[in-house]
Amino acid sequence: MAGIKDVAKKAGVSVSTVSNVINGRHAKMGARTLRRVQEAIAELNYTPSAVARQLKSGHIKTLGLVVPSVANPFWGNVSQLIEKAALKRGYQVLICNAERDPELEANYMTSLQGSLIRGTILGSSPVSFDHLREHSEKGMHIGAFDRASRGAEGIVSCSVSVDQDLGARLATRHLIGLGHKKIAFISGPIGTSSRIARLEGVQRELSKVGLSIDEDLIWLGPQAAGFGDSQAAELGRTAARELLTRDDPPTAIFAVNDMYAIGACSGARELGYRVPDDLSVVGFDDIIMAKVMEPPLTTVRQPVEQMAELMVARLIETLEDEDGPAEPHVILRPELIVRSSTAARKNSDSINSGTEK
Amino acid sequence: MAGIKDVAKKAGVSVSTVSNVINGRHAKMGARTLRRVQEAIAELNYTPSAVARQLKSGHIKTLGLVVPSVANPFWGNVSQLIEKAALKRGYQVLICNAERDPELEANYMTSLQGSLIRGTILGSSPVSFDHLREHSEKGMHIGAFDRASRGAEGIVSCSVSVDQDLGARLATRHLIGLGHKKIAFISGPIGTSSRIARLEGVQRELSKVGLSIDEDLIWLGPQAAGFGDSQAAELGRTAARELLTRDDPPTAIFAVNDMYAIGACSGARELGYRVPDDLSVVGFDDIIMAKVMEPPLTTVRQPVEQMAELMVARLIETLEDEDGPAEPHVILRPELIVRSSTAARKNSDSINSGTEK
DNA sequence: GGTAGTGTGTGTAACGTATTACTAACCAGA
DNA sequence: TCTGGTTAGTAATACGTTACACACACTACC
Repeated sequence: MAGIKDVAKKAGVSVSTVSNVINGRHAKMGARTLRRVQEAIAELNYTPSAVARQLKSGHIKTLGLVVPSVANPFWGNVSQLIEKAALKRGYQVLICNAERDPELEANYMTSLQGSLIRGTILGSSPVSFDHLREHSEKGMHIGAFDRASRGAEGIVSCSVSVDQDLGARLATRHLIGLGHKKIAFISGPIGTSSRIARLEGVQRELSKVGLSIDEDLIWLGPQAAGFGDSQAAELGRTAARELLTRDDPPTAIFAVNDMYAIGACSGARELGYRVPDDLSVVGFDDIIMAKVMEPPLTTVRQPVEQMAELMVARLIETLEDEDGPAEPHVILRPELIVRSSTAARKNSDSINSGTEK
Repeated sequence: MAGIKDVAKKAGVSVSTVSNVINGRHAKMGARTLRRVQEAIAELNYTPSAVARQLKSGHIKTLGLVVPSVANPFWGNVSQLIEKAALKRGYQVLICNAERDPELEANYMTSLQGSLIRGTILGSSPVSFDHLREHSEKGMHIGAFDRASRGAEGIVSCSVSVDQDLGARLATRHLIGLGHKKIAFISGPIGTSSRIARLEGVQRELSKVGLSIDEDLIWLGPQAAGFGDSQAAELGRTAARELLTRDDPPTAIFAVNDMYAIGACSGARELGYRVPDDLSVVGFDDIIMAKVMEPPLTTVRQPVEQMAELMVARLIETLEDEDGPAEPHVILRPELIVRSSTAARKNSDSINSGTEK
């Protein structure tokens, strides 16, 4: 690979001159010199080394992005939106799949920090941020996506999230309004702040009308860790099968996200249940698939485009501005999108005796 | 940030000694010295600068990965599998969303090359690789994923792909066997090698039984570029609506990938068509969603785990071994997965007069 | 003729690490 | 005492770039 010195030698000038050309500082440069340098660059097929530049300048216009898994369409979509928003501001994005594993997360963070990256968006949101305190103290600015900052003060610089609690309450209220009383909540291991908030929202809304959620109806999957988001649909299917083969099955399921909801629909159908006639299902996120599946899914929409924009803007502000963003923590309103996977509860007797096997 | 020099000073040794400790060369080192260095590292919270290392060593254990879009579940899944395979071999992966745009692709490649990356897996597969010739000549090794090497000799170092033609033929044969004669092919802009191969496969198989595909039944979407993979489902839906409202609609649709197929099912349902009773739909890829949707999708499975493994292994071999992999180009067999989105053709009269509006 | 100003470039010290060649100390054997 | 070999650690250099101070040749002006 040709370096700046080779170019300088070929053009018969000093390296500084070449550097000036590369960086567009040729205002007061002889036309002949400029041309000779440009020719040498073209001839040698020279590309400046980004690495050397970084080493010299001490920082780099790149943001880290840690997500549970791009194999999950929600996070795949978010990743793309974040990348687009960052690119627009001259930043690149480094995507890391952390599989909701705190150790992997910390490893990635170390590696990002070694690359001189000073800002990272954290899409996965474990309850505790303790494993990231060290990095935060070393100067890594962390932006939390999809989780409020509560519980991570001093570690998280900014955050953008939907009001998880409100979202869950909207969904629950909708189901209650349709006459459902036995509402199940399904999720994978509940180790993230957003999931906890969603569950609490359900409980809060139910208790407002004098109902409460039976412990049995909170399905959290195999407690064993290591379940990435690729299995979400599969877990949702299992959840539905387990819940619906019980003696007194729920008439509605609120899933922690759309992938679980899709899986739940599938599991229910396998048992002969029709959605929404025999079982109502509500998801969360409103991924593209939700609109297109059969039946179209009732779900809680997160305004992801807007969230991605805000997140990137906030994080870049904390990096570039002396005193950071004026309002570092923003919480947006989710929106309930009613489609066809929910319906009024049928007479429960007919379900119990009719459809069940 | 503490540097190696700070550590050396604190421990009272030279920088080289610290370097030796970091890189595990402390076999013949005094126990006391070793301990002092380790303590200093811990106390200063020192992390070696990856950038400086790269600059010094001249290369880096990172692979580039250029995909059309991680928002497409197929590519999201592939990205994750490739990352896992690379990590296992001590390599990291840099994911880039190129949106099937040759210019963006070339830009990313330049940026990767500036980062000293010497190997990139190309998931998007435009027909022509000319825009990458320059990078290949500068020493970037390119591995083509999901497309054969034909037409890219001298630019692509290795490739892993499914036999696209065979996959399309399996799907077509299946539909023919069910009595379908009017089979539509739907896809976005047909600017990639894999898509062309799939279309050709359909045509070849049809002509084997004396049928041929009507030009009108090849639906390629709006020719305008810029359609990323996030719109795939939406395009599939539009395709179905357009095809099925014609005078003499097809009885089966073969979609270029599962997202289009899912969209097509949705579009068909909106018009009152039942899948598979009134319309058979076949996809390609076998993404997770295919099994779980309603009806479960008949599709052509790509063995993505195996492909990711092979791709990473091949590319690393070309980087590390003098003479590269023994067999750089591998083509795997796809498999037809028959589920419930395909069925025998009904009497065509009943369709024409009965269901259509 | 001296000073200042302007237009063009050059020389060199960093950035944080890895590597090479080197030194100093010690020991064993003749 | 000398040679040779091992061990433990050091000093110096290079990696490719950028930023800053400086050099040189003109012109202009008092």
